[in-house]
Parts: sequence; C-alpha cells; structure tokens
Amino acid sequence: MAQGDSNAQRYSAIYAVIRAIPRGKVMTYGQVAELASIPRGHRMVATALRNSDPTMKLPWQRVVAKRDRLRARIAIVDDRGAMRQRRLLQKEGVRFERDGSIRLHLFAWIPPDA
DNA sequence: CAGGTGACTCTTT
DNA sequence: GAAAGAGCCACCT
Repeated sequence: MAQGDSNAQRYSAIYAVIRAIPRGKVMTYGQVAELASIPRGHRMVATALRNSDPTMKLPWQRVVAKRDRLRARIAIVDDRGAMRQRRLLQKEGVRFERDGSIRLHLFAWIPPDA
C-alpha cells in the first residue's frame, strides 16, 4: 500500500489481514495495521472493526489490544462485548490468564511471510 | 476550520 | 504496577 491510497483501500487491506488470522490465534491492532502496510494505523484498525458489520463474517474476536511485551488484552470497554469476545476465543482454544490477559508467545499469530 | 472521540500504544511518573 | 501524558489518525459535530 502506498501513501496516497484511499481509505477504502486501507480498510480492505485491514479486513484482508484480519480474515487471514487462523483459528486459535490472535493479532494486536498494531500488528494488523503494520501487516496491512499502514504504519501507526492501529487507531484505524479499531475504527474499521467498529464500523464492520456481521455480514462481513470477520473473525473480529482475534484482534486484541497489546498490553505489554508479553501479554495482550481485550480492548472492548463494554463488559458484554468483552465477555462475548473472550468466550469466542476460549471456544477456539485461546487460554486466558487469571488477570484476563493472553500470553502472546503462545497465541500471537506470526504470519509466514513476515 | 476547530475541537472531541475512540474496539490503540508507548513513555514517564 | 497503576495513572497520566503524549502521539496517533479517521470521523463526526
């Protein structure tokens, strides 16, 4: 992706990256942005997800917020949404720590070509 | 044009 | 390790 690309193109790239995350794996907002060739685009990834609708059939639950070097967390503020995401992830094998964090070295997806 | 806002992230207290 | 500040960028008032 280049600098002058339209936002529509960037959103498409973002959705494509998210769709490529395999079951049982997660990716941080920043990682998604970077892979979609949008440096510092983590905010845009959040916007893209917020504006997405169910008909896209995106594995939105696999996008998580980076917490520190080793752990990630669910970004949704709303408790219902957060629990829903957590349940979906657990159903596909992602394990949560007692403090609600996800260990990245276990569940972060490292794309083969990156 | 001028703020305010967020499903973000990093640094500094 | 919590809290605060700053940087970020598309969107909406």
